[in-house]
Amino acid sequence: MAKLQKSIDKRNALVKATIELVNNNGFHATPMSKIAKMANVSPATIYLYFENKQDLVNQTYIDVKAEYTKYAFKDFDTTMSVEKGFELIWKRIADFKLKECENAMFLAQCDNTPMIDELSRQQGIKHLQPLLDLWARGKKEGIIKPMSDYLLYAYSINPLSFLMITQKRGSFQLDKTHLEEAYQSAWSSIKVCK
Amino acid sequence: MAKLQKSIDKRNALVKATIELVNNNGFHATPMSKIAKMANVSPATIYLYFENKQDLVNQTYIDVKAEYTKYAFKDFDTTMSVEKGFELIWKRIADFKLKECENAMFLAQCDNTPMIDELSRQQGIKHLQPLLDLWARGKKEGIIKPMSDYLLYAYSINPLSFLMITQKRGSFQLDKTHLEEAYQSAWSSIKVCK
Amino acid sequence: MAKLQKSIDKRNALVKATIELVNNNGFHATPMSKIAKMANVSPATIYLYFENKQDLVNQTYIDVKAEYTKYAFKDFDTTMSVEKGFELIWKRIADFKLKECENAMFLAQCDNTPMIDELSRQQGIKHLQPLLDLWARGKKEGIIKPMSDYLLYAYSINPLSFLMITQKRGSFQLDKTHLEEAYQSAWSSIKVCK
Amino acid sequence: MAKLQKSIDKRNALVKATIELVNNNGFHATPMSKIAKMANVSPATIYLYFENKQDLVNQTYIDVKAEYTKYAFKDFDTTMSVEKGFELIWKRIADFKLKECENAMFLAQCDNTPMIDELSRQQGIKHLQPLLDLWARGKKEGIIKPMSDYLLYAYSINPLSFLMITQKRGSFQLDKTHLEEAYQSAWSSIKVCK
DNA sequence: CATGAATGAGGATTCATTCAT
DNA sequence: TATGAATGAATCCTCATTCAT
Repeated sequence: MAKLQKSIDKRNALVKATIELVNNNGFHATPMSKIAKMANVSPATIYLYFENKQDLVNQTYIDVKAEYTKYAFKDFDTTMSVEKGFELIWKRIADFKLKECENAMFLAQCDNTPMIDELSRQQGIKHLQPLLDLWARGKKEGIIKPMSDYLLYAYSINPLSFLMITQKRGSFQLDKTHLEEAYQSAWSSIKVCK
Repeated sequence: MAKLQKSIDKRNALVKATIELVNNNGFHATPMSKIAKMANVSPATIYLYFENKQDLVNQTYIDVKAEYTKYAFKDFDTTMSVEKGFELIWKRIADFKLKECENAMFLAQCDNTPMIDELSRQQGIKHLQPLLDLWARGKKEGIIKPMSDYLLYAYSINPLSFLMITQKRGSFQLDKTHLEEAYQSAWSSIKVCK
Repeated sequence: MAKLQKSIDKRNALVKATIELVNNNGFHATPMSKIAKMANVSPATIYLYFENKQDLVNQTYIDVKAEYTKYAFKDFDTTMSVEKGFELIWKRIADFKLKECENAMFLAQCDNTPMIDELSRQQGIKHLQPLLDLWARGKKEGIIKPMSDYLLYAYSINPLSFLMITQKRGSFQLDKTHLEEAYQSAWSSIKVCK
Repeated sequence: MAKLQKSIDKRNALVKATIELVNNNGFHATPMSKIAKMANVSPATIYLYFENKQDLVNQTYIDVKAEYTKYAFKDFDTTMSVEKGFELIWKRIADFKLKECENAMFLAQCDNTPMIDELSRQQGIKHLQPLLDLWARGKKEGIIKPMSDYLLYAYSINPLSFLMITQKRGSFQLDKTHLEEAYQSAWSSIKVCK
C-alpha cells in the first residue's frame, strides 16, 4: 500500500517536473536528466514509469487534459439550461486557465506544436463531449448559432488560451471586470442574436 | 548586383527551409544541417548570414511577422469607416492564415512556445499598430466595445489561428460559408450591441 | 529436499536461458534482466546463484563443456582398440554437435571469443583427457600419426564445429552419408597411411 | 588529392582500431569512444565514415575478408594442376592466418558470433569462388573426393583457424614441421586415396 | 563568399548490480 | 531465499559550431 503510493507519488513528481520544464524550455530543450533531477529520482527511474521521452510527454498531456476537463465540468449537470450551463462551464475553464496556469500553458504548447503523438491528441479531445452535447442542444433550441463546433470553440473557448498566455507574459492582467467582458464576448459570439 | 541577389536568394532559401522544418518538427528537432541541406547550402554558410541558430529563428520570425502585417494592411487606409476597415483587415488576415498556411503555422508555433527571444517577440508585435489605431477610433466613435485591445484581439483575430491549425490537421475544412460566419462572430464579439 | 531441488531447477533454468540468449545475441548483448525473465526469476535472484554476469557465463561454459565430454565418452572404455575407440568417440561428438545444437553453438562462441575467463577455459579443456590418452596409445601402436595433439584435434574433431555452424545457418544439411564421409575424412587425416 | 588520402587514412585507422579492440574485448565491449581514441579522431568523426557501430563492423569484416582472399589467391592461376593449385592456396591461407594474425582472429570471431549482419556475411563468402572452382575441377579429374564443398572446407581449410587461435593463446607454437604435417593432413583428407 | 570535414559537448537510453522488504 | 524497484555509470549517437582551404 505504502509502496504503491510511493510509486504514484514518483510518477506525479515526474509529470509535474515535465510540465514545468517543458513550459520554460520546450520539449526538446528539456533533458530527461533535468526532469529526473527536479523529480528527485535517477534518470533511469523515469524508464520504470514511461517507455521513453515521447511517452512521458504524451502521458503528461493526457493527464493534464483529463484534469482540465474534469475541472471544467465539475458542477455542470445536463439538466441546466443551455445558457446557464455554458456560463458555468466557461467560467470554470477560465478559472482553470488562470489559476492552473502551468497546466494551461502546457496544453497550449502541446496544441500548437508537433510535440504530441496524433493518437494522444485524439485521446485528449474526447473529454470535451459534454460541451459539444450542450451545444447540440442549444442549436436545437435555437439558442446557439447553427455553426460548426470548431467555430463555436474557436470563438468562445479558445480566446481564453490567448489571454492566459499574454497574462503569463506579463503584458496584461486579467481582472474580474475583464473576465466578465470576456464572457460577454464569448457568449455574444455564439448565441443567436434576437 | 547579381552577386547581391544571389546572397538574398540564399538568405531567403534558409528562412524558408527554417519555416518548413520547424513547422514539421519543432525548433529543437530541426538540425542546422537539415536546414542547410534543404536550402542547398553548406552548414557553414548559414553562419555567414546568421549569428547562430537562435538568431536564425528570431530573424525568421520577424520576417514572417512583417510579411503577415504587410499582407494584412495591404488595401487598408485610415480614411475608411471603422466597420469597413475592420472587415477589410480581418478578411486579409483570414486570407493569409489560410493561404499562407506555412507562414501562419510558424507564427502560431512561435507565439505559443519559448522558442523566440522576448526581444524579437516585442519587435514582431509593433507592426499591428494600424489595427490598434482603428480600434481606438472605433471606441471613440462608440462602435467598438471599450475593452482592452488584448480582449479585442483575443476574440476577433486570434480565433483564426485556432481555425487554421485545425484545418491544417485535417479535422475540419474552412469554406466560404464558414468564413462569413466566422467574420460575423468576430465582429459581433467586439462591436457595441445596439 | 524439495527446496534443494527447486534451487537446482532455478540454477539450471538460468544456465539454459543464458545459453539460448547468448547464442542469439552474444554475451554483451544479453542483459541480465532478459536472462532473468526467460528463467522466470527476478534479476536479483541471479545474484544468489552467481557472483556476477561473468561468473554466470563462466559457470555456464564449464557446465556445458562437462556435459559435452560426458556425452562424448559415454560408451567408451579404455580396453577398446584405438580405431574402434576413436570411431565411437568421434560419432558421439558428432551426435552431440548436431543434436545438442544449442549447447554446441554456445561452446563454439566461447571458444572463438574473449568472452570466457582464461581460468574457466583451462578447466573446460581438462575433460578431454581420455581422447588424448587414446591418441597417445595410438601413436605408440603406430596407428595414429605422431603429431601434436593440437593438430590431431584440429583435423579430426574441430571440423565438426564448422559443419555444425554452417548447418545451423541453414546453408547446408548434414545427413547420414555426409556424416560417414566426414568420419572417413577425419580418420584419414590422423591415421598412419599404410 | 591530399585531402582524399587523409580521408582514406582515417577510415583505415578506424578499421584497424576496430579489429584490434574487437579482438581483445568483443564487439559489444568495445565502445566507439575507444575506437575513436585509438584512431586519433573524435567519436563524432566515426559517423562521417560509417553509419553506425554495426555498419562499422560490417564494413570492417568485408574489408578484412577481401584482404584475406586477395592474399590467398595472389600467385594462383587457373592453369595450375589441381594439386599444385591447392597447395599454393593452402599455404598462402596458412601464411595469412599466422602472419596476419589480428586479421584472422577478427574473421574467426565474426564467423562464430551473431556479430555480423547476414548480408555482410554473404558478401564475404563470395570471394572464395576460385577455390570452389578448383575443387570442382579436381572432382571432375578424380583427384578430389566427390564431397560437398562444405566438407572439403571443413577438413582442409578450417582447421587452420583452430590452429591459429590455439597459437594465439600461446598453448602451442606452429613451426615449419607442423605446418608441413598440417598440409599433409589437409590434403590427405580431401584427395582421393589411390 | 562558400565549403565540407571535424569535433566537443550533451542527450536519450540501457544495464549490471544493490537494497529494502 | 526471493523480489522488484531503484540507480549510477556507461554507451551510442547527434548537433551546433568552427576552421582550413
